[in-house]
Parts: sequence; C-alpha cells; structure tokens
Amino acid sequence: MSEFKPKSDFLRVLSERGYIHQCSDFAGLDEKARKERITAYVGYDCTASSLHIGNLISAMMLHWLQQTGHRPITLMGGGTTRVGDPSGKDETRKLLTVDQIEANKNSIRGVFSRFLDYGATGTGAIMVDNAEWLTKLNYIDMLRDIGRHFSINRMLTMDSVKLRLEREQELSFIEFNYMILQSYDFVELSRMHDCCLQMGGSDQWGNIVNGVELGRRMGSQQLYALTTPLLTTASGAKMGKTASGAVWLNADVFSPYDYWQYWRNTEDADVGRFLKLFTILPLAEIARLEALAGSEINEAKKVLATEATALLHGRAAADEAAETARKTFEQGVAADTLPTISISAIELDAGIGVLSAFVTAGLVPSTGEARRQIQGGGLRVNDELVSDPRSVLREANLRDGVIKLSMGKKRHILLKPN
RNA sequence: GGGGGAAUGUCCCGAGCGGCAAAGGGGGCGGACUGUAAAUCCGCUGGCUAUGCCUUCGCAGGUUCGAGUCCUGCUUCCCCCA
Repeated sequence: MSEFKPKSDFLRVLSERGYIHQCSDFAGLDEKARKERITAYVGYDCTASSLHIGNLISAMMLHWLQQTGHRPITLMGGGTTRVGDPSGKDETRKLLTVDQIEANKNSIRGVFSRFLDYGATGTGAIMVDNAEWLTKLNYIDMLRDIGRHFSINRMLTMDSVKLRLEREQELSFIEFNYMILQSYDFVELSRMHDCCLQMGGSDQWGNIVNGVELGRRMGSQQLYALTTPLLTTASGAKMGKTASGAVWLNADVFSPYDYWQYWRNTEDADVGRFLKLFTILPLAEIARLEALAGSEINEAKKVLATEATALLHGRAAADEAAETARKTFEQGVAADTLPTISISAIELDAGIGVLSAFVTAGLVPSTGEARRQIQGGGLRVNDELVSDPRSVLREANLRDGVIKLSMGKKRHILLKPN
C-alpha cells in the first residue's frame, strides 16, 4: 500500500503523515475523494468520562478530512456502548448503566470542537448519537432486514470472536451483536448523511468491514473502510499509559501541564512519527526537527509537546505549560503555575506530617508508599531530600507562600495555605 | 443430568509440605547513569495513629494452638459425557 500514490488531497495527507494502516479499496476511495466531497465518520464509545490519547489519532484524521475539503461526522456510541464492544478485550466488561453512558457522552463530546469545525457549511462537522436509531429498532424487523445478511459462519472467523473462543473465554450474545449494530450504523449514516467512509483503529477493522459488506448487501452506495495503525512507542509499549493511568484528553482529569509533560517525555525514536500524527506542523518543518540528533532532539520534543497541547487545550495553555516546564526543569525554580493544592493555614500552623502532606498532594497513594519513597530517596520538600518520615511541615517551610513537594525528578505539586 | 478441573496480593500472569503479608515474572514507581530520551544496573511494589496493630488467597461455615493450604455447603467459570 505504501507504493500507492494517492491523488486526492485527503489520502495524500493521511498517507504522508502515517495515519493509514488498511483500506478496503484505496484506489476507489482516492478516486472518489478526488472527484467529490465525501463524508466520513468515526465512532466513539462512551465507556469513560473522557476520551484518551488512543482516540486522538482518529480525531486527527477527521481534522485532516475537513481540512482537505470533506465533511466529518463524529458518532457518539450512546447506543452501542449499552451493548459493549468485545474487540480486543479478554473478558466481558461490566455493562454501564444508561445514566452513566449519557453522562460520559456529554463529558466527551466537548473535545471534538478543538479539532473540528461544527459550522453549518458544506464541510461543517456533524455530531450524531447512534442511540437515536438503535434504541428504536424492533427486534423482529431487525432480524429480517439486517440479521439475514450476517453469516454466523463468517462472524465466527472474526478476530474479536475467534480470540474469545480459542481462549475459551465467555462471549455473551449481547457482545456478539455488537458488530451487527456497528455495521448497521454505517449503513444508516450512509442513508442519512451520504456517509461513505468509516475510519477507526486497526482493532476496528473487522467491525468496519462488516459495515461495508452490509451496505453492499442492502444496496446502499459503495462504502469504504480505513484504519490507522495501532499506536505503540518505539520500545513497544502501548501508548497512553502513565503512572496515574491513561492520558486523558479532558483537562479536568488530566491537566494541560501533565499533557505537555507526556509529550515532552516521548522517546527519541518516536519524535518524527508523533509530530506528523499529533501536530499540524508542515512536513518540511517536521523533517527539520526530526533530523536533530543527540540532545538537540529535546528541542523537537518541546515543539511536539507545545504543538500537541495547543491543539487540544489552546495556545495559551500550551505556552503556560511550556513555561512552567522551563522554569521547573531548566532553572530549577518553583513556577507558581505548577499544579497547586490548597491546604488549611490552621492545620499548617499545627504542623502537617510529611507523609500525609504527600498523600494530600496526591503524589503517593498512601503513607506507606510515602515511607517507601523516602527510603528510596524519592521525595523532596522545597528540593531538599526528605530523610525522616516523622518530620513535620510548618509555616517555616513556606517559600514565597508555598511549599513545593516533589516525587522523583518530574512530579511536583505546590501546597498553598489559605 | 453425570464426571473432571479452576478461582491467590483490587494492574496482570503465577508458585504455594498446616506457621504466610504469601516464591517468581511482567507492568509500575523510585535511585544511579543521561538529555525530563532509550538501553543498563540497583531498590521498592497490602493498610495504619507503626519496632506494634489491622486486613488480604471466590463466598459461608467447620476442624486446629494456628488455615491460602484440611473438611462441608454455596457461587462463578472451563472441559468431557448426556
């Protein structure tokens, strides 16, 4: 596929930037995107209150889709989340309540306006929720109209199903239906919005191709599937995991500063690839940054961090995060924009044990962990190593009105009495 | 319906003669080295008002000075036969 030279702007950009893993009909899609404005969609589960970094790549594809003159649709899986996607999961996941799903949906949808323009123009993005049509399906009608197009024989060969069966793990009937509903979504969007392309992660290939197939059998227009490569770091780890869990996109669960730090800590070998995928910098500029060798590549990492953060949280937040990092790491000063936790001045007056101070700051989960970190030389107060777990923080520890707590070299929190 | 297995540290995998806060991995965190990188090496990886106390091995009982380990019942999952 890499030798194929796309003629459409859309596929050319995606291809140059490394977004493409598989396509059901690369030439056909290219031709269509060259000749006319197409509409494409990506579906998002509502299993958590925020999207995470793994969802970013498909959001970026929608961004480029719109930039190259086409129309993106973001589909919220308000209906399908009630069923649960078995793809890539070992076990049945707990079913979420409808209320939880609704809450998640509302919490998630905001981030898309960062990447897409939902204006009323021809390329204006559309947001839909598959609960709109899925919850109205009548079981018998669905079996007759949709179900008859699905072959159990073939469904059993799909990876998501096959893996479960091979490992002798439970696959419930409700999950087994997931791919049918997702396939139907595709056909429905094709009807409603003339959508001809579904994109997603490589784990979605089976589900997407089923939709293409269903469309063919139900006589809708030619549908296309396009997937992105599974994102791993150069050392093979899955992307988006940190100490505190996933890298979330919502600022209230993962601060812009932490987000900036996540990108700043990219491995050398990934810098070029990530610049192409997660920033909108021109390729020429990226080529220059990518060519930096040795410690100079740190400059490229800062650009990556700032640009990626600006895209999600806005330029101002990105610059602030960059500045905070510069002060903290390059000057060793406590920037007042570091994440801050308020504590009561009265309690500080009485003295707060270091152990509980670090727990309050959220740097360690328990006082036991704090003790261990002290033993391992990992905790600092105002950049001074903590050696005695019984020591106490008082007013005298205030520096410019705050106490700086650090775990390791990278994680800092300011305590501020009020 | 009959027969046989399985469930372990709240991240995962996994060992565990009646003395167990429970081997070993992976992952994660911290330290050293660096460039806020990778690789490598070292330490840590139940909770607490902490030389002690409390809670953990699917659930509930029982035997025992003492149970993850033995017995009984139950739940869930898997395999074979019907």
